[in-house]
Amino acid sequence: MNDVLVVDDDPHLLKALKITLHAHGYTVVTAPDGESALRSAARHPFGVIVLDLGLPDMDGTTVITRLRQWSSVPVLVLSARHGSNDKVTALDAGADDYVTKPFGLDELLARLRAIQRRTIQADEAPVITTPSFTVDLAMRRVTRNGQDVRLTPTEWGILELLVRNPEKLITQQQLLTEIWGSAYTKEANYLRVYMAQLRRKLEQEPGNPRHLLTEAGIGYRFQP
Amino acid sequence: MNDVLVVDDDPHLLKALKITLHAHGYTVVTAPDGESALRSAARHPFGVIVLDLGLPDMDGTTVITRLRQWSSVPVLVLSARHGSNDKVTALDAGADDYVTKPFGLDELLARLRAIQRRTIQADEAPVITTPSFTVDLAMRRVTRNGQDVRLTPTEWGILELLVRNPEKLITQQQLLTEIWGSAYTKEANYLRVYMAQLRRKLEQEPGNPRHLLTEAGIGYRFQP
DNA sequence: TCCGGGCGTTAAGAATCCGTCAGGAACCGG
DNA sequence: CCGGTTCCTGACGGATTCTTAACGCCCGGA
Repeated sequence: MNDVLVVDDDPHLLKALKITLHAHGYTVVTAPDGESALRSAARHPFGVIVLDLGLPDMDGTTVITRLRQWSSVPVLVLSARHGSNDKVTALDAGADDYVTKPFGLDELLARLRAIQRRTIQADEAPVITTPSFTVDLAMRRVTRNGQDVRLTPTEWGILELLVRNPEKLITQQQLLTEIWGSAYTKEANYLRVYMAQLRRKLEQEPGNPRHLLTEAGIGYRFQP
Repeated sequence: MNDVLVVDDDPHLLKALKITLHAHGYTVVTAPDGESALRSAARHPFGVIVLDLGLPDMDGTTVITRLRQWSSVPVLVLSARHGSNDKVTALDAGADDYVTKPFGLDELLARLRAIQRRTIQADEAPVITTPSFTVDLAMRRVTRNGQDVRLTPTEWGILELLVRNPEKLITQQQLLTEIWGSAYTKEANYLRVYMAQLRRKLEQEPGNPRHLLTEAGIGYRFQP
Protein backbone atom coordinates (compact mmCIF):
# COMPACT_ATOMS: atom_id res chain seq x y z
CA MET A 1 0.00 0.00 0.00
CA ASN A 2 2.95 2.27 0.57
CA ASP A 3 4.53 1.30 -2.71
CA VAL A 4 5.05 4.14 -5.14
CA LEU A 5 5.98 3.98 -8.80
CA VAL A 6 7.77 7.10 -10.00
CA VAL A 7 7.93 7.60 -13.76
CA ASP A 8 10.34 10.23 -15.11
CA ASP A 9 13.10 10.40 -17.69
CA ASP A 10 15.31 12.66 -15.61
CA PRO A 11 17.74 10.52 -13.59
CA HIS A 12 18.49 13.33 -11.17
CA LEU A 13 14.86 13.86 -10.33
CA LEU A 14 14.31 10.12 -10.00
CA LYS A 15 17.16 9.84 -7.56
CA ALA A 16 16.05 12.79 -5.51
CA LEU A 17 12.47 11.57 -5.32
CA LYS A 18 13.56 8.07 -4.43
CA ILE A 19 15.62 9.34 -1.53
CA THR A 20 12.99 11.72 -0.26
CA LEU A 21 10.06 9.35 -0.55
CA HIS A 22 12.00 6.53 1.01
CA ALA A 23 12.84 8.80 3.92
CA HIS A 24 9.12 9.30 4.41
CA GLY A 25 8.31 5.63 4.59
CA TYR A 26 7.47 4.86 0.99
CA THR A 27 8.84 1.94 -0.95
CA VAL A 28 9.87 3.39 -4.29
CA VAL A 29 10.15 1.78 -7.71
CA THR A 30 11.22 3.89 -10.67
CA ALA A 31 10.66 3.71 -14.40
CA PRO A 32 12.28 5.87 -17.09
CA ASP A 33 9.57 5.66 -19.74
CA GLY A 34 5.95 4.74 -20.40
CA GLU A 35 6.38 1.18 -21.58
CA SER A 36 8.40 0.05 -18.59
CA ALA A 37 6.03 1.93 -16.32
CA LEU A 38 3.03 0.02 -17.68
CA ARG A 39 4.87 -3.29 -17.39
CA SER A 40 5.85 -2.53 -13.83
CA ALA A 41 2.34 -1.51 -12.88
CA ALA A 42 0.95 -4.75 -14.27
CA ARG A 43 3.40 -6.84 -12.33
CA HIS A 44 3.02 -5.17 -8.95
CA PRO A 45 0.07 -3.37 -7.37
CA PHE A 46 1.19 0.13 -6.36
CA GLY A 47 -0.54 2.39 -3.92
CA VAL A 48 0.04 5.37 -6.17
CA ILE A 49 1.88 6.27 -9.39
CA VAL A 50 3.75 9.54 -9.83
CA LEU A 51 3.88 10.25 -13.55
CA ASP A 52 5.77 12.91 -15.45
CA LEU A 53 3.86 13.94 -18.54
CA GLY A 54 6.98 14.51 -20.62
CA LEU A 55 8.26 11.04 -21.43
CA PRO A 56 10.58 10.01 -24.27
CA ASP A 57 8.57 7.15 -25.73
CA MET A 58 4.92 8.13 -25.41
CA ASP A 59 2.61 10.86 -24.28
CA GLY A 60 1.83 10.85 -20.59
CA THR A 61 -1.87 10.93 -21.34
CA THR A 62 -1.48 7.74 -23.35
CA VAL A 63 0.10 6.05 -20.37
CA ILE A 64 -2.88 6.99 -18.21
CA THR A 65 -5.38 5.86 -20.83
CA ARG A 66 -3.72 2.48 -21.25
CA LEU A 67 -3.34 2.08 -17.52
CA ARG A 68 -7.00 2.93 -16.93
CA GLN A 69 -8.12 0.11 -19.18
CA TRP A 70 -7.53 -2.33 -16.37
CA SER A 71 -6.42 -0.50 -13.26
CA SER A 72 -7.61 2.42 -11.19
CA VAL A 73 -4.48 2.93 -9.17
CA PRO A 74 -4.25 6.61 -8.24
CA VAL A 75 -2.06 8.70 -10.55
CA LEU A 76 -0.37 11.93 -9.54
CA VAL A 77 0.76 13.88 -12.57
CA LEU A 78 3.85 16.06 -12.82
CA SER A 79 3.08 18.80 -15.30
CA ALA A 80 5.90 20.79 -16.84
CA ARG A 81 4.54 24.07 -18.12
CA HIS A 82 2.37 26.36 -16.16
CA GLY A 83 -0.32 27.61 -18.46
CA SER A 84 -0.59 24.59 -20.71
CA ASN A 85 -3.65 22.39 -20.77
CA ASP A 86 -1.88 19.04 -20.79
CA LYS A 87 -2.81 18.59 -17.17
CA VAL A 88 -6.47 18.97 -18.07
CA THR A 89 -6.22 16.26 -20.71
CA ALA A 90 -4.33 14.10 -18.24
CA LEU A 91 -7.06 14.56 -15.65
CA ASP A 92 -9.70 13.81 -18.26
CA ALA A 93 -7.85 10.60 -19.07
CA GLY A 94 -8.14 9.55 -15.45
CA ALA A 95 -5.39 11.16 -13.42
CA ASP A 96 -6.26 11.99 -9.84
CA ASP A 97 -4.34 15.18 -9.23
CA TYR A 98 -1.41 17.20 -10.52
CA VAL A 99 1.62 19.11 -9.35
CA THR A 100 3.25 21.76 -11.52
CA LYS A 101 7.00 21.69 -12.05
CA PRO A 102 9.02 23.01 -10.44
CA PHE A 103 7.35 21.73 -7.32
CA GLY A 104 8.19 21.72 -3.67
CA LEU A 105 8.71 18.35 -2.07
CA ASP A 106 6.34 19.38 0.70
CA GLU A 107 3.60 19.90 -1.84
CA LEU A 108 4.26 16.56 -3.48
CA LEU A 109 4.19 14.77 -0.15
CA ALA A 110 1.00 16.54 0.80
CA ARG A 111 -0.68 15.46 -2.44
CA LEU A 112 0.49 11.90 -1.90
CA ARG A 113 -0.98 11.86 1.59
CA ALA A 114 -4.21 13.30 0.24
CA ILE A 115 -4.43 10.60 -2.40
CA GLN A 116 -3.81 7.89 0.17
CA ARG A 117 -6.48 9.31 2.45
CA ARG A 118 -8.84 9.28 -0.46
CA THR A 119 -8.20 5.67 -1.44
CA ILE A 120 -8.54 4.54 2.14
CA GLN A 121 -11.80 6.37 2.46
CA ALA A 122 -13.11 4.98 -0.79
CA ASP A 123 -12.56 1.57 0.77
CA GLU A 124 -15.91 1.30 2.48
CA ALA A 125 -17.86 4.49 2.70
CA PRO A 126 -21.48 4.40 1.70
CA VAL A 127 -21.73 7.33 4.12
CA ILE A 128 -19.47 10.33 3.77
CA THR A 129 -19.36 12.83 6.59
CA THR A 130 -18.02 16.35 6.71
CA PRO A 131 -18.22 18.91 9.50
CA SER A 132 -21.22 20.53 7.85
CA PHE A 133 -23.13 17.76 6.04
CA THR A 134 -23.49 14.01 5.56
CA VAL A 135 -24.05 12.07 2.35
CA ASP A 136 -25.49 8.56 2.33
CA LEU A 137 -24.85 7.15 -1.11
CA ALA A 138 -26.84 3.96 -0.64
CA MET A 139 -29.90 5.71 0.74
CA ARG A 140 -29.40 8.59 -1.65
CA ARG A 141 -29.90 11.03 1.16
CA VAL A 142 -28.16 14.18 2.37
CA THR A 143 -28.51 15.55 5.88
CA ARG A 144 -27.30 18.76 7.45
CA ASN A 145 -27.61 19.46 11.17
CA GLY A 146 -29.81 16.39 11.36
CA GLN A 147 -32.22 17.78 8.80
CA ASP A 148 -32.80 16.23 5.41
CA VAL A 149 -31.66 18.35 2.51
CA ARG A 150 -33.71 18.21 -0.67
CA LEU A 151 -31.58 17.85 -3.77
CA THR A 152 -32.78 17.84 -7.36
CA PRO A 153 -31.65 14.95 -9.57
CA THR A 154 -28.99 17.08 -11.24
CA GLU A 155 -27.68 18.39 -7.95
CA TRP A 156 -27.46 14.86 -6.62
CA GLY A 157 -25.65 13.64 -9.70
CA ILE A 158 -22.95 16.25 -9.34
CA LEU A 159 -22.59 15.75 -5.62
CA GLU A 160 -22.40 11.99 -5.96
CA LEU A 161 -19.67 12.14 -8.56
CA LEU A 162 -17.60 14.50 -6.44
CA VAL A 163 -18.20 12.67 -3.18
CA ARG A 164 -17.39 9.28 -4.67
CA ASN A 165 -13.94 10.68 -5.45
CA PRO A 166 -12.93 12.59 -2.34
CA GLU A 167 -10.03 14.99 -2.78
CA LYS A 168 -9.80 14.03 -6.42
CA LEU A 169 -9.84 16.79 -8.96
CA ILE A 170 -12.76 16.27 -11.34
CA THR A 171 -12.54 18.25 -14.56
CA GLN A 172 -15.42 20.25 -15.91
CA GLN A 173 -15.60 17.94 -18.91
CA GLN A 174 -15.90 14.90 -16.70
CA LEU A 175 -18.76 16.48 -14.79
CA LEU A 176 -20.55 17.70 -17.89
CA THR A 177 -20.28 14.43 -19.80
CA GLU A 178 -21.26 12.39 -16.78
CA ILE A 179 -24.33 14.44 -15.86
CA TRP A 180 -25.53 16.02 -19.11
CA GLY A 181 -23.83 13.91 -21.75
CA SER A 182 -20.88 14.38 -24.05
CA ALA A 183 -22.70 16.95 -26.17
CA TYR A 184 -22.69 19.50 -23.36
CA THR A 185 -18.95 19.85 -22.74
CA LYS A 186 -19.12 23.54 -23.64
CA GLU A 187 -21.80 24.47 -21.14
CA ALA A 188 -19.57 25.29 -18.20
CA ASN A 189 -22.35 27.66 -17.25
CA TYR A 190 -24.44 24.81 -15.89
CA LEU A 191 -21.69 23.86 -13.50
CA ARG A 192 -21.49 27.34 -12.03
CA VAL A 193 -25.23 27.43 -11.47
CA TYR A 194 -25.44 24.03 -9.83
CA MET A 195 -22.29 24.35 -7.79
CA ALA A 196 -23.72 27.57 -6.40
CA GLN A 197 -26.97 25.78 -5.52
CA LEU A 198 -25.13 22.92 -3.86
CA ARG A 199 -23.01 25.31 -1.84
CA ARG A 200 -26.05 27.28 -0.78
CA LYS A 201 -27.71 24.09 0.44
CA LEU A 202 -24.68 22.40 2.01
CA GLU A 203 -21.92 24.82 2.89
CA GLN A 204 -21.82 26.71 6.14
CA GLU A 205 -20.57 29.76 4.29
CA PRO A 206 -21.52 29.43 0.61
CA GLY A 207 -19.35 32.33 -0.42
CA ASN A 208 -16.32 30.71 1.17
CA PRO A 209 -16.73 26.97 0.57
CA ARG A 210 -14.72 24.46 2.57
CA HIS A 211 -15.81 21.21 0.94
CA LEU A 212 -16.91 21.97 -2.61
CA LEU A 213 -13.83 23.66 -3.97
CA THR A 214 -13.18 25.29 -7.31
CA GLU A 215 -9.98 24.67 -9.23
CA ALA A 216 -10.03 27.67 -11.56
CA GLY A 217 -9.91 26.75 -15.21
CA ILE A 218 -9.87 23.01 -14.52
CA GLY A 219 -12.70 21.67 -12.43
CA TYR A 220 -13.96 20.99 -8.94
CA ARG A 221 -12.85 18.98 -5.94
CA PHE A 222 -14.62 17.58 -2.87
CA GLN A 223 -12.78 18.02 0.40
CA PRO A 224 -14.16 15.96 3.31
CA MET B 1 -17.78 -19.55 1.48
CA ASN B 2 -14.62 -17.60 0.75
CA ASP B 3 -14.28 -19.07 -2.70
CA VAL B 4 -14.52 -16.53 -5.49
CA LEU B 5 -14.91 -17.12 -9.21
CA VAL B 6 -13.54 -14.27 -11.30
CA VAL B 7 -14.68 -14.15 -14.93
CA ASP B 8 -12.82 -11.84 -17.29
CA ASP B 9 -11.11 -12.06 -20.63
CA ASP B 10 -8.29 -9.68 -19.72
CA PRO B 11 -5.32 -11.71 -18.42
CA HIS B 12 -3.82 -8.66 -16.70
CA LEU B 13 -6.94 -7.97 -14.73
CA LEU B 14 -7.34 -11.64 -13.85
CA LYS B 15 -3.81 -11.78 -12.55
CA ALA B 16 -4.14 -8.59 -10.54
CA LEU B 17 -7.44 -9.68 -9.03
CA LYS B 18 -6.14 -13.12 -8.19
CA ILE B 19 -3.18 -11.67 -6.32
CA THR B 20 -5.19 -9.08 -4.45
CA LEU B 21 -8.09 -11.30 -3.50
CA HIS B 22 -5.79 -14.06 -2.39
CA ALA B 23 -3.95 -11.58 -0.21
CA HIS B 24 -7.27 -10.80 1.47
CA GLY B 25 -8.06 -14.39 2.31
CA TYR B 26 -10.14 -15.43 -0.66
CA THR B 27 -9.61 -18.60 -2.63
CA VAL B 28 -9.72 -17.53 -6.26
CA VAL B 29 -10.67 -19.46 -9.36
CA THR B 30 -10.61 -17.72 -12.73
CA ALA B 31 -12.44 -18.20 -16.01
CA PRO B 32 -11.80 -16.40 -19.29
CA ASP B 33 -15.26 -16.69 -20.85
CA GLY B 34 -18.90 -17.42 -20.14
CA GLU B 35 -19.00 -21.11 -20.99
CA SER B 36 -16.11 -22.08 -18.77
CA ALA B 37 -17.51 -19.86 -16.04
CA LEU B 38 -20.83 -21.69 -16.08
CA ARG B 39 -19.08 -25.06 -16.09
CA SER B 40 -16.89 -24.00 -13.20
CA ALA B 41 -19.84 -22.68 -11.21
CA ALA B 42 -21.70 -25.93 -11.72
CA ARG B 43 -18.79 -28.01 -10.47
CA HIS B 44 -17.96 -25.97 -7.38
CA PRO B 45 -20.13 -23.87 -5.06
CA PHE B 46 -18.69 -20.37 -4.87
CA GLY B 47 -19.41 -17.76 -2.24
CA VAL B 48 -19.57 -15.04 -4.87
CA ILE B 49 -18.91 -14.62 -8.60
CA VAL B 50 -17.18 -11.57 -10.04
CA LEU B 51 -18.33 -11.26 -13.65
CA ASP B 52 -17.13 -8.93 -16.37
CA LEU B 53 -19.96 -8.05 -18.73
CA GLY B 54 -17.71 -7.88 -21.79
CA LEU B 55 -16.92 -11.50 -22.57
CA PRO B 56 -15.75 -12.93 -25.87
CA ASP B 57 -18.23 -15.78 -26.25
CA MET B 58 -21.51 -14.51 -24.83
CA ASP B 59 -23.19 -11.53 -23.30
CA GLY B 60 -22.65 -11.15 -19.58
CA THR B 61 -26.38 -10.86 -19.03
CA THR B 62 -26.83 -14.23 -20.66
CA VAL B 63 -24.37 -15.74 -18.22
CA ILE B 64 -26.39 -14.40 -15.32
CA THR B 65 -29.68 -15.59 -16.76
CA ARG B 66 -28.40 -19.10 -17.34
CA LEU B 67 -26.76 -19.16 -13.94
CA ARG B 68 -29.93 -18.03 -12.22
CA GLN B 69 -31.85 -20.98 -13.62
CA TRP B 70 -30.31 -23.23 -11.02
CA SER B 71 -28.14 -21.17 -8.67
CA SER B 72 -28.60 -18.17 -6.42
CA VAL B 73 -24.93 -17.49 -5.83
CA PRO B 74 -24.31 -13.73 -5.49
CA VAL B 75 -22.95 -12.08 -8.63
CA LEU B 76 -20.89 -8.90 -8.64
CA VAL B 77 -20.79 -7.36 -12.10
CA LEU B 78 -17.88 -5.46 -13.65
CA SER B 79 -19.33 -2.91 -16.04
CA ALA B 80 -17.13 -1.30 -18.64
CA ARG B 81 -18.67 2.00 -19.62
CA HIS B 82 -19.94 4.56 -17.22
CA GLY B 83 -23.10 5.83 -18.81
CA SER B 84 -24.25 2.64 -20.45
CA ASN B 85 -27.27 0.72 -19.27
CA ASP B 86 -25.82 -2.77 -19.45
CA LYS B 87 -25.45 -2.77 -15.70
CA VAL B 88 -29.17 -2.14 -15.39
CA THR B 89 -29.99 -5.13 -17.56
CA ALA B 90 -27.46 -7.16 -15.61
CA LEU B 91 -29.12 -6.25 -12.33
CA ASP B 92 -32.49 -7.07 -13.87
CA ALA B 93 -31.15 -10.47 -14.88
CA GLY B 94 -30.24 -11.19 -11.29
CA ALA B 95 -26.90 -9.60 -10.49
CA ASP B 96 -26.46 -8.40 -6.92
CA ASP B 97 -24.27 -5.36 -7.38
CA TYR B 98 -21.95 -3.74 -9.86
CA VAL B 99 -18.63 -1.91 -10.04
CA THR B 100 -17.74 0.36 -12.91
CA LYS B 101 -14.43 -0.09 -14.67
CA PRO B 102 -11.92 1.18 -13.98
CA PHE B 103 -12.43 0.36 -10.34
CA GLY B 104 -10.37 0.56 -7.21
CA LEU B 105 -9.46 -2.70 -5.60
CA ASP B 106 -10.60 -1.26 -2.31
CA GLU B 107 -14.03 -0.63 -3.75
CA LEU B 108 -14.23 -4.15 -5.10
CA LEU B 109 -13.27 -5.61 -1.76
CA ALA B 110 -15.83 -3.45 0.00
CA ARG B 111 -18.55 -4.62 -2.37
CA LEU B 112 -17.57 -8.22 -1.81
CA ARG B 113 -17.82 -7.76 1.93
CA ALA B 114 -21.16 -6.04 1.55
CA ILE B 115 -22.52 -8.89 -0.55
CA GLN B 116 -21.37 -11.46 1.96
CA ARG B 117 -22.98 -9.52 4.80
CA ARG B 118 -26.21 -9.34 2.86
CA THR B 119 -26.38 -13.02 2.04
CA ILE B 120 -25.72 -13.97 5.64
CA GLN B 121 -28.60 -11.91 6.98
CA ALA B 122 -31.07 -12.94 4.33
CA ASP B 123 -33.80 -13.70 6.81
CA GLU B 124 -35.24 -10.72 8.60
CA ALA B 125 -37.94 -9.62 10.96
CA PRO B 126 -40.89 -9.33 8.60
CA VAL B 127 -43.07 -6.87 10.52
CA ILE B 128 -42.63 -3.15 9.96
CA THR B 129 -44.48 -0.64 12.12
CA THR B 130 -45.11 3.05 11.67
CA PRO B 131 -47.20 5.44 13.73
CA SER B 132 -50.08 5.09 11.29
CA PHE B 133 -49.92 1.55 9.91
CA THR B 134 -48.29 -1.87 10.24
CA VAL B 135 -47.03 -4.17 7.51
CA ASP B 136 -46.56 -7.90 8.04
CA LEU B 137 -44.48 -9.11 5.12
CA ALA B 138 -44.80 -12.79 5.99
CA MET B 139 -48.58 -12.66 6.49
CA ARG B 140 -48.99 -10.30 3.57
CA ARG B 141 -51.22 -8.16 5.70
CA VAL B 142 -51.54 -4.47 6.43
CA THR B 143 -53.37 -3.07 9.45
CA ARG B 144 -54.27 0.46 10.39
CA ASN B 145 -55.79 1.38 13.77
CA GLY B 146 -56.25 -2.35 14.35
CA GLN B 147 -58.29 -2.71 11.19
CA ASP B 148 -57.19 -4.73 8.20
CA VAL B 149 -56.55 -2.71 5.07
CA ARG B 150 -57.46 -4.23 1.74
CA LEU B 151 -54.71 -3.82 -0.84
CA THR B 152 -54.82 -4.87 -4.47
CA PRO B 153 -51.96 -7.04 -5.72
CA THR B 154 -50.31 -4.11 -7.46
CA GLU B 155 -50.61 -1.92 -4.42
CA TRP B 156 -49.08 -4.64 -2.29
CA GLY B 157 -46.21 -5.13 -4.68
CA ILE B 158 -45.28 -1.47 -4.54
CA LEU B 159 -45.65 -1.26 -0.79
CA GLU B 160 -43.61 -4.38 -0.23
CA LEU B 161 -40.74 -3.18 -2.36
CA LEU B 162 -40.67 0.15 -0.54
CA VAL B 163 -41.04 -1.34 2.93
CA ARG B 164 -38.36 -3.95 2.38
CA ASN B 165 -35.94 -1.08 1.84
CA PRO B 166 -36.78 1.36 4.61
CA GLU B 167 -35.45 4.89 4.18
CA LYS B 168 -33.93 3.90 0.87
CA LEU B 169 -34.79 5.79 -2.25
CA ILE B 170 -36.32 3.46 -4.83
CA THR B 171 -36.19 4.85 -8.34
CA GLN B 172 -39.21 4.92 -10.58
CA GLN B 173 -37.46 2.52 -12.92
CA GLN B 174 -36.86 0.05 -10.13
CA LEU B 175 -40.51 0.14 -9.17
CA LEU B 176 -41.79 -0.11 -12.70
CA THR B 177 -39.51 -2.96 -13.70
CA GLU B 178 -40.19 -4.81 -10.48
CA ILE B 179 -43.97 -4.55 -10.63
CA TRP B 180 -44.86 -4.21 -14.30
CA GLY B 181 -41.71 -5.45 -16.06
CA SER B 182 -38.84 -3.81 -17.84
CA ALA B 183 -41.00 -2.78 -20.81
CA TYR B 184 -42.96 -0.30 -18.73
CA THR B 185 -40.15 1.98 -17.58
CA LYS B 186 -41.77 4.92 -19.34
CA GLU B 187 -45.15 4.66 -17.62
CA ALA B 188 -44.42 6.84 -14.62
CA ASN B 189 -48.13 7.55 -14.71
CA TYR B 190 -48.92 4.23 -13.08
CA LEU B 191 -46.80 5.08 -10.11
CA ARG B 192 -48.59 8.35 -9.50
CA VAL B 193 -51.95 6.60 -9.54
CA TYR B 194 -50.96 3.81 -7.21
CA MET B 195 -48.96 5.92 -4.84
CA ALA B 196 -52.02 8.11 -4.47
CA GLN B 197 -54.15 5.05 -3.70
CA LEU B 198 -51.66 3.75 -1.15
CA ARG B 199 -51.50 7.10 0.56
CA ARG B 200 -55.26 7.36 0.65
CA LYS B 201 -55.46 3.95 2.32
CA LEU B 202 -52.50 4.26 4.68
CA GLU B 203 -51.54 7.84 5.38
CA GLN B 204 -53.15 9.91 8.08
CA GLU B 205 -53.08 12.90 5.78
CA PRO B 206 -52.84 11.69 2.16
CA GLY B 207 -52.12 15.16 0.83
CA ASN B 208 -49.18 15.51 3.20
CA PRO B 209 -47.62 12.05 3.44
CA ARG B 210 -45.24 11.20 6.27
CA HIS B 211 -44.18 7.68 5.30
CA LEU B 212 -44.59 7.31 1.56
CA LEU B 213 -42.46 10.18 0.31
CA THR B 214 -41.88 11.48 -3.18
CA GLU B 215 -38.45 12.37 -4.44
CA ALA B 216 -39.21 14.54 -7.43
CA GLY B 217 -37.78 13.30 -10.66
CA ILE B 218 -36.25 10.22 -9.09
CA GLY B 219 -38.56 7.93 -7.20
CA TYR B 220 -40.15 7.19 -3.84
CA ARG B 221 -39.00 6.44 -0.33
CA PHE B 222 -40.56 4.67 2.67
CA GLN B 223 -39.98 6.41 5.99
CA PRO B 224 -40.90 4.32 9.08
C1' DT C 1 -3.57 50.82 -15.37
C1' DC C 2 -6.68 48.66 -18.39
C1' DC C 3 -8.57 44.52 -20.30
C1' DG C 4 -10.48 39.93 -20.63
C1' DG C 5 -11.49 35.45 -19.09
C1' DG C 6 -13.36 32.66 -15.55
C1' DC C 7 -16.31 32.44 -11.67
C1' DG C 8 -20.39 33.31 -8.52
C1' DT C 9 -24.93 34.95 -8.22
C1' DT C 10 -29.54 35.94 -9.47
C1' DA C 11 -33.82 35.78 -11.86
C1' DA C 12 -37.28 34.51 -15.09
C1' DG C 13 -39.36 31.75 -18.65
C1' DA C 14 -39.64 27.03 -20.41
C1' DA C 15 -40.03 22.35 -19.63
C1' DT C 16 -40.97 18.67 -16.83
C1' DC C 17 -43.03 16.26 -13.10
C1' DC C 18 -46.56 15.34 -9.63
C1' DG C 19 -51.14 14.65 -7.38
C1' DT C 20 -55.74 14.09 -8.52
C1' DC C 21 -59.85 12.66 -10.74
C1' DA C 22 -62.76 9.99 -13.52
C1' DG C 23 -64.27 7.02 -17.21
C1' DG C 24 -63.85 2.78 -19.40
C1' DA C 25 -61.60 -1.78 -20.17
C1' DA C 26 -60.25 -6.13 -18.34
C1' DC C 27 -60.64 -9.60 -15.10
C1' DC C 28 -62.77 -12.84 -11.71
C1' DG C 29 -66.01 -15.39 -8.86
C1' DG C 30 -70.52 -16.70 -8.34
C1' DC D 1 -74.41 -13.78 -17.45
C1' DC D 2 -73.62 -10.40 -13.89
C1' DG D 3 -71.78 -7.59 -10.23
C1' DG D 4 -67.71 -6.18 -8.19
C1' DT D 5 -62.97 -5.38 -8.18
C1' DT D 6 -58.83 -4.10 -10.26
C1' DC D 7 -56.27 -1.99 -13.76
C1' DC D 8 -55.22 1.21 -17.49
C1' DT D 9 -55.45 5.69 -19.60
C1' DG D 10 -55.92 10.54 -20.47
C1' DA D 11 -56.33 15.17 -18.86
C1' DC D 12 -55.92 19.15 -15.70
C1' DG D 13 -53.83 22.62 -12.59
C1' DG D 14 -50.08 23.32 -9.53
C1' DA D 15 -45.49 22.65 -8.08
C1' DT D 16 -40.79 21.60 -9.02
C1' DT D 17 -36.84 21.58 -11.86
C1' DC D 18 -34.04 22.88 -15.79
C1' DT D 19 -32.28 26.06 -18.95
C1' DT D 20 -30.66 30.41 -20.33
C1' DA D 21 -29.16 35.01 -20.03
C1' DA D 22 -27.31 38.84 -17.71
C1' DC D 23 -24.44 41.28 -14.34
C1' DG D 24 -20.65 42.11 -11.14
C1' DC D 25 -16.44 40.47 -9.07
C1' DC D 26 -11.72 38.95 -8.89
C1' DC D 27 -7.31 38.00 -10.74
C1' DG D 28 -3.60 37.61 -14.04
C1' DG D 29 -1.58 39.32 -18.28
C1' DA D 30 -0.63 43.07 -21.50
